[in-house]
Amino acid sequence: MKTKTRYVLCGLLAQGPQTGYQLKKLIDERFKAFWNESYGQIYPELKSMLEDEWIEIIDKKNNARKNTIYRITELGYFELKKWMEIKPEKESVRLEILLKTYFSSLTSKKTIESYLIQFKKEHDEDLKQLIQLRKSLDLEKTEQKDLINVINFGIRVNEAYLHWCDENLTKGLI
Amino acid sequence: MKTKTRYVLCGLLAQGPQTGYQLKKLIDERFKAFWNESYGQIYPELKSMLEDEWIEIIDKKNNARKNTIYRITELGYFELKKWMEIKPEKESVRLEILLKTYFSSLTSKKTIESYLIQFKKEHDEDLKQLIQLRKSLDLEKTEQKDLINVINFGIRVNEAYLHWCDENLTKGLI
DNA sequence: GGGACCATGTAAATAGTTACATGATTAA
DNA sequence: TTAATCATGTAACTATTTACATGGTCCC
Repeated sequence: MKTKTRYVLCGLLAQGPQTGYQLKKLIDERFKAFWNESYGQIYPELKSMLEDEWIEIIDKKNNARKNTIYRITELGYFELKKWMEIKPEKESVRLEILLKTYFSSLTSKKTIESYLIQFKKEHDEDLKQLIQLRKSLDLEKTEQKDLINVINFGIRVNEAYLHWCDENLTKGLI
Repeated sequence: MKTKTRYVLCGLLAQGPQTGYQLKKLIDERFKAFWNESYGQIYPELKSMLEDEWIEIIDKKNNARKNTIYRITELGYFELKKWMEIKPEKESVRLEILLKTYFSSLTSKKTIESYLIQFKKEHDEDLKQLIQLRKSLDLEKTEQKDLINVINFGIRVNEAYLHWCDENLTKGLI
């Protein structure tokens, strides 16, 4: 088995050709609540996938931009499906804000409060974007069922974050 | 700034001396919903913290076990407090199950269902443990306020996971 | 005697972040 | 013209996992 990054990219390319930049955007928009990738992973991984012939380049000459559009190959598709049969590994999660909340006695109330407000702001934004994204989809189309599904996950998780923040900020005020 | 792992260990040691093994257990019990560390990080990090004199060893001779109990030093405490003033970095989250849910059309319904059932089982267990832990605490004691706080976070997040699973498993049945 | 858990550690491989570097296009 | 966004990539560093290795203790 290769890196998770490879399968994410592969899976997205299985839905249609994309540039590295577009792949990053898709991951941020759709998967933000449960996955993240940086360019420092994406570009080298695409290069390596190309070498292994999991993907190939479609050169769009009509486009003046320096963009490399990738398409999944038969092999890539085969490997992706193989990966789908392996049961998911234990998730990894790291929320530093929670650590600092736990150790809050080592600083001032005001400091922790400012962290919480920031955290809340970010996830408020994430939640809004997910709701917006869901709204833009045609709920009837079965092809979008899986996307709606993971959006719903993101909505639930962000809501949980926000409720926890509210509980905390209200209760914690001096 | 050093690794996050270092500050987690440091923060826990600020609450009292512990062995590496105990630290791992504390992280698993209390922080499971938002943090994880492996022995492969913990032991080398403790060694490095010792070299930097952020912690020191208390040799418990009365205990026949081969255990090394660490205590935080003044320097460690100072560095920990310094870290508390730095605003938390963006969280990182990776839930492979969500990826596979999104790419579910590449496998059978039964396969995805089995992954979801497994995921649900694990988080059902996590939720139960957190509720149990909260029950065992004295809600009146203000020292435990921060612990209750992060437990509440874990409960909310796990509940969100479970609700999403239920929604999915009910809806998704053939 | 055996299973569960306590307890520690390393080496090798892999994964992932961050900073740096570059430059085009689009729209106000 | 300038800011935002599109677009790609590398090098150095740092972090992390996994497998391996070992042995003690507690309790039934």
